[in-house]
Amino acid sequence: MSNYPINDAEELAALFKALSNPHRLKIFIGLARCCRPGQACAPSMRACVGELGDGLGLAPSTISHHLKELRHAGLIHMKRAGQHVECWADPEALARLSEFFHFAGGDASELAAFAEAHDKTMGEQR
Amino acid sequence: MSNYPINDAEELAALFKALSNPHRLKIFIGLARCCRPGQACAPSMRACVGELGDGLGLAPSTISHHLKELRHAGLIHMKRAGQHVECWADPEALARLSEFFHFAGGDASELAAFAEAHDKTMGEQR
DNA sequence: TGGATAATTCGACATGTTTCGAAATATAGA
DNA sequence: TCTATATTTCGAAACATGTCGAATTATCCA
Repeated sequence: MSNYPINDAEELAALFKALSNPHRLKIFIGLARCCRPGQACAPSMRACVGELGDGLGLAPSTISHHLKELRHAGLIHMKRAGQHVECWADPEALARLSEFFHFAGGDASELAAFAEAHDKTMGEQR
Repeated sequence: MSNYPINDAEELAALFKALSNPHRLKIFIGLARCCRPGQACAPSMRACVGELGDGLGLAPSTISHHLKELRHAGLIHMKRAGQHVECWADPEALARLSEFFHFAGGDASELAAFAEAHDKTMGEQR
């Protein structure tokens, strides 16, 4: 985290904005599930627009709108396959996001313990 | 990514929403910079509201509003210290976000190469 | 070619967000 | 207590977002 280039903030915020809607996030998680080394987002694993809408209770036009947002953010890709349109997560975008938070991983629990101990003695604002 | 509990989507989306505004993201990055094992968010490292506004060109009331959003999302903590209010990033929230994207890290480049090769031959939608 | 299915675009509406300035509150220090 | 400084709350204005249904476009298959 300490060396992350701060001028990327605008671009990064756009990624977060795309994931800030619960419906869009669910769509993205659904796509990202099959997008990993080994399964490798093979065409057979990709979801089409209609499938992504199932269980979300949204109109097709709304799903389409959300997919467009995810695509413009560079989080997913789409390609026509006959009557359907295949969707899959962009592994590079996933990697970028992973990298951003990487610095906070690992020993963060140590830090959390410190902060908690501090708050107990000092009293935290509500 | 494959085993991430999808019912957390609402909660997770709220975290992303808090980071989806460039100004808020910059504030958060500024705070997260000092929030890591070793430096450990010591009180002397924490920023106050006024400092966070410097360089952002926003009215104090706007900074205050953004900090409230970050606090409600659980991304930062605030505590009054005399005339000032100290702010620091929540290391647990950082860890949660890190964990979410962890599954995409590592061999994602392999996957990216696969996707690119596929798009070149099949033609991707614009 | 014509009908069926899948997806997108468009227009509209309700709701939410970002921002400010003014007023209110909190704290330190003379 | 009074004043200066820091921060928050409030109200308002401009703008963006999420959603739908209707109309349009794309593709397959008979």
